[in-house]
Amino acid sequence: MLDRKYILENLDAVKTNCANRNVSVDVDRMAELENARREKLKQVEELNARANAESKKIGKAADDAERETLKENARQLREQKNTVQAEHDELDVQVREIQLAVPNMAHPDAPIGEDDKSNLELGRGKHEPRTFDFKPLDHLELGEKHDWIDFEGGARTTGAGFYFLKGDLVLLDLALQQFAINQLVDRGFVPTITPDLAQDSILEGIGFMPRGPETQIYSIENMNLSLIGTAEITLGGLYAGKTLSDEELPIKLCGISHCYRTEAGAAGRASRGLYRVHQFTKVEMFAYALPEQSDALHEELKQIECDLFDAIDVPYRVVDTATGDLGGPAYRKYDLEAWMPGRGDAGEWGEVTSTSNCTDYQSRRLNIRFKQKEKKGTQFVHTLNGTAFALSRALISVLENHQQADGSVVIPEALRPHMGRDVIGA
RNA sequence: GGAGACGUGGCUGAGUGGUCGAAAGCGCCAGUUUGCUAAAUUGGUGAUGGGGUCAAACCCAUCCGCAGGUUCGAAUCCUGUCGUCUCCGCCA
Repeated sequence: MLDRKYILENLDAVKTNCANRNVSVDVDRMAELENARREKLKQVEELNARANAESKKIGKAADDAERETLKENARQLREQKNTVQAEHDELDVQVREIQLAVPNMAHPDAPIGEDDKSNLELGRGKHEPRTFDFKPLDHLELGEKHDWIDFEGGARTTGAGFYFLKGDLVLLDLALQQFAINQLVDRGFVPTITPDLAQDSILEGIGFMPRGPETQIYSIENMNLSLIGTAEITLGGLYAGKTLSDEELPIKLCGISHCYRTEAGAAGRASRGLYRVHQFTKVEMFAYALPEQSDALHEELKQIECDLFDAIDVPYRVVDTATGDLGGPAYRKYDLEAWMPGRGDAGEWGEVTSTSNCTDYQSRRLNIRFKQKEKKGTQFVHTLNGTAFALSRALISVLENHQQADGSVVIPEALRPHMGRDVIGA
């Protein structure tokens, strides 16, 4: 969320930003309510100060009569305070409701546009899409051919959109995880295995809506816990409420977790096989940074994503996400879209990673601050996240790009040490 | 799951209804002393919001896990909740 004071002081910029992001929020109404709330707060503090002053005198009262008078005064002042306090609290709730809906400001260089059609291609990977001298299969056909992916079994045990991975594809899945983690550890990330459940307040702080008709999140009945949609949630919640020291920043973490998504409203969207599923595994990067570090760190996360997909010989393009497609928390977002030869009629780009600089939008909600050694006071840290490998989609990209005419799949060299074989499905 | 103990500032740890935002120690910062280092010594040292100031000083409110309650007044009493530890049970 944005700072209330910032919103009031930059009303026009905030309104323009909301328009660019395709978010309709009544910012004027919020400003009005917030000003009213501040007035009430002043009154509350004033009344409380007077009541405190009366209360303090009671201990030193000369006699019982004076004591009783003072008590009565204090009691009345507290009652008045409580009345105004209630009015204040009501306003506060209303302000917060609107405030939560206001998206983060966007990076000045982020392409402005309504939706993903305005996304800007920034570049391509090391590898160009391959020309096949046979009709390439999609990953689902490959999976069925070798009994690697079982959606029927997933539906039987769990429901539509769930699946079993089996056989050599599991080895490939684990190899991708191992490879990514090794790369990230080499680059100073602390490997982490996170809980797959998180408290609703943490989900909200990161920018998800855990409950409600439109939610993407599975929640646990009778508890304030939900299944996480990404390790960004748990890695970002890790330091909720903490004040870090500037010397320990940036903190770079990479987390492995399962990710659960209801995909409510996604019915009908082109999504065959593993592309859009209710559960997948992900290796996620997450960083806490000083404000002056976050832009460079964001570039670094993007570069790591490029390096990872270059290393597994998958063609991709890098996209600078348009304002209307940024979502609430991101200040800027880059996506990698891998070439998926089995997608559509003749192959299509499909999103495989996403990295966002959320500046202080999440940390303000989660109250994660840092303190500079020589200075008084604290500031909110910047948070960033990025996908290393979302295994479901990474598997699609490897299977479809490295398939052979006989249906076997050549394992990219970088993964071979982690798998002990060069080819699967031969 | 059962029984008990405990949650206080960066850390250790006092504090059971009234100048307590909180003793003391450690740490940290500044000064003094000092060939250097170490030691000693003096002072300072929480956060958030608001007011105030050129900037400070200063003033007000809130914060002793969290949320409520009692009271003129709560770190202190009560209820709930979360967490930690110990013992038992169960288990991978």
